[in-house]
Amino acid sequence: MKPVTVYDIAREANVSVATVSRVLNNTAPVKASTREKIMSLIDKHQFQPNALARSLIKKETGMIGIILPDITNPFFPEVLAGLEQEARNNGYTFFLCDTGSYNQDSKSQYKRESQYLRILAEKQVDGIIMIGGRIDLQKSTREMAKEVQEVNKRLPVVLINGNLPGEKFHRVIIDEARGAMQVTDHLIELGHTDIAFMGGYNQMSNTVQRMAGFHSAMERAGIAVREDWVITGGFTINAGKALMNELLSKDGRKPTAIVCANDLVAIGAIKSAVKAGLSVPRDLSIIGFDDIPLAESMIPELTTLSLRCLELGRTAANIMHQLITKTNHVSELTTLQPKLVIRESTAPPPSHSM
Amino acid sequence: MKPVTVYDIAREANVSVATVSRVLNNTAPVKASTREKIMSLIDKHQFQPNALARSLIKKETGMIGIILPDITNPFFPEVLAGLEQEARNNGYTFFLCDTGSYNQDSKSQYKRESQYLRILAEKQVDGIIMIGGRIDLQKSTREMAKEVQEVNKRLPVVLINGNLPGEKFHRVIIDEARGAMQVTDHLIELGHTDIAFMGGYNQMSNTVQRMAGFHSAMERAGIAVREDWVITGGFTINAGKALMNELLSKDGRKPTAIVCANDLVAIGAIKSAVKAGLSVPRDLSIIGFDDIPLAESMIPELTTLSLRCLELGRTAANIMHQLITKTNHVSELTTLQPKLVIRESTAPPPSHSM
DNA sequence: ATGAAAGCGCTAACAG
DNA sequence: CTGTTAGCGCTTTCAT
Repeated sequence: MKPVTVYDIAREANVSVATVSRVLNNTAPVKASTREKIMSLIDKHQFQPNALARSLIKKETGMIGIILPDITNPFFPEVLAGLEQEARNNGYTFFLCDTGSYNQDSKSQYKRESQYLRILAEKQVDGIIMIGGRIDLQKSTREMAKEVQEVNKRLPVVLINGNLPGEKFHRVIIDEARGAMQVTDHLIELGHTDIAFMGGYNQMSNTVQRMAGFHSAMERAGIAVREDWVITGGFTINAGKALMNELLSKDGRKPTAIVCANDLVAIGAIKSAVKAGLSVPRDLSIIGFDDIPLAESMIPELTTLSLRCLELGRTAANIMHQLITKTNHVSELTTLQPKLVIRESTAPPPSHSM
Repeated sequence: MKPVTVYDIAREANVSVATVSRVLNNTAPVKASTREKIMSLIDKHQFQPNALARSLIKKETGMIGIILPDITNPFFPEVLAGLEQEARNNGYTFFLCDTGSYNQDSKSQYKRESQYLRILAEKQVDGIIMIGGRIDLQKSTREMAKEVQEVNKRLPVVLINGNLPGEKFHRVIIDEARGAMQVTDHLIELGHTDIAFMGGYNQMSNTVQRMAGFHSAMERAGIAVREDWVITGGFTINAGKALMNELLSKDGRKPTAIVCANDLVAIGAIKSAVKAGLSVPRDLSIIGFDDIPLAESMIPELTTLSLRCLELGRTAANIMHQLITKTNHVSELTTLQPKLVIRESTAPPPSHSM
C-alpha cells in the first residue's frame, strides 16, 4: 500500500501542495475552512509527512549522533538519560552508536568509531556527541584526531569527558584530577597512609588524570607513593577482581586503602577482597569513581566520587542545542565539579585508634 | 562552506552524475580510469553522499528505532548490545528512544511512546523494536494497541518480551512463567516452604506471568501460597528495599526464601535484609530474575534466572532483518528458554539440617 | 489566502 | 561504458 503524500491530500482537498505544507508547518495563514478540511483529510488518511524529504530541503534532521564505547557500562546509560531528558524538549532524537569495546581489540573499536563518524555525517545528523573511545586516549594518532576535526568542520561535535589534540573542540568535562584528589584526601583524613591506586589504562587520559590527582594529594600530604601499588588493567568488574588478587598476592605490607579508577573496578576489588577473607571497610577501605546507581546498593555501600553523569549529559545536550541553533556564543570548555559521596566502604585503617 | 555534491564531483571529473553514482554504489561497470579519477576526487573533496537524498528514493534508511522505558535499567543496555552486535553487520544503525519511565507517571510515558512511534515513522525507519512500556501491560487500552497496529501496517514492528492485543505482532520472548517455575523449584528443592514473591506491578504482564509460574510451582509441590507474602511495587532497587522492609515489619512467621521480580529488586531486598541483621543466604534465600551483569558481582553473588538478554537482542535483530528484507517467512513468535544460574544467594532454610 | 514551479541531492530507467 | 532525464516528497520563493 502506497504511502500517502502531500499530493494526495492536496488533490482530495482541492488545494495545492503548498497549502497543505502551510497547514503542516503553520508557516503562513490559511483560511480556517480549508485548514479544517486539510486537517480532517490528514487524520482520515493517517498521513505522516516524510521527514527525509523535509530534512533534505531544510538541512536539519533533528537527529543527534552519540558515539560511545560500551552501553553496558552503567556510566553511559546514565549520561544518555541526561542527554535524552534535555534534548527531548528541543525535539531531538538520538542515534546510538556503540562501538562495542567490550569484546573487541581497541583497533577495531577505533575503526568502528571512524565508520560511525562517516555514517552519522552521511545521515546528516545535526550534531555528534562523543564519549569515551579515542577521545580518552592519552595520545591519539594524528589520523584519529584528524577525522574528528574534519567532521567538526561540517557539523557541531561535543566531547564529553575527553579531548583530542589539534583544533579545539567543544567539550564538557568533569574535573577528574580534582576528583581524584578529593577521594585521596578523604582517605588520608581517615588516617590512611598505605594507599594504592587501581584500575584504568595507562594509555588513557582519564586514568592519567585520576592518577595525577592521586599523586598530588599524596604528595601534598607528604606520603610517598609506592609505585608497585599503582596498577592498571581495565574498567570492568573483572579487571577489579584480577587487580585486587594481584595486589593481595604481592609480598610484604599491604595497603589499607585503595583508590579505584571507577566504581566497577571498586566493586570487583571488594569482591576479591571479601573472598580473600578481608572485611571492607574494617580491614581495607575502598573508594570508587563515577557513582553509578549500583554504588549505593553494594554491601557495603560504596564511597565514591559522583561524576554527576546526568548533569554531564544534560549540559552536553544544552551545549549541542546552542551549537546547532547558533543562538549564543558557546564557550569551548565547560567544567563540572565532582562531588565526594561518603558511604560505607571507607573507614579509618585497622591499626588506627578509634 | 557548501557541502560538495555528486554534481560537483561529476563536473570536475567531466562525467555525468550517473557515473558518479555508479562508482558510489558499484551498480554498473565503470571504466577503470574514470573510476580512479572519480575516486580521487571524492577523496580530495572529502565527499560524503547525502543519505537523506539516497533514502528518499531508495525507500530504505538502514535505521531501526528502539523504544524502551528506561535505559538506566541494566536489562535494556544488555539487550541493546545484542541488537547492535547483530544488526551492525547488516548495516543498521539505531534510534534510541527512551520514554523515561524512571521519573514520570505512566501516562506521560505512554504519551511519549506515541510520540516516538510517530517520529520514527516519519523519519522512515526500516523497522521499530519495542521493549517494555505499553507492551508489558496486562491490559492496554484499545487506543494504545491500535497505534502500534497502525504502524505495523506500514513497517515491521518487533516486540521483545511483551505483547499487545488485537492483530498479531512479531515477537521474541523469554518464557517467563517457566522461568519463575524453575526459580521457585530451586527454592523448593533446597527445602524451603515459606516462600514469598516480591516486586513488579500487578498491572504488568511480566509480573503476572512470573507470579503465575511461582504459583504453579508452589501448587505442584503442594505448598500453599500466603497471599500477604506476595507483594508488588516496582522493578527498582529502591522498590526492593521498601518491599523487604514491608515484609520484615509484618507480624508472625517470616519467609525463608524470596522470589524477586527482577535482579534490581533482589539487590534492594538483600540490602534491606542485611541492614535488618539477617544473613543472606543463611537466614534468608533470595533469588533474582534477569541476570544482569551486576548479579554476579553482588555479595553474595545473586542466584538468578538468566533471561539471556544478549541473545534476546540478537534474535530480535535477526528477525527484524528478515522482516525488512522479506527474505524468508518469519514465524510470529520466537520463544527463548531462560536458564537458572545458581550462585550464592540461595541455600537451604535455617531450620533445615545440613 | 493560495497556486505554480523550482529545487534539495541522489538513483534509476532508458538510450545510446 | 556513459549521458539524459525523470522523479523521491517536501518546502519555498514568487506571483496572483
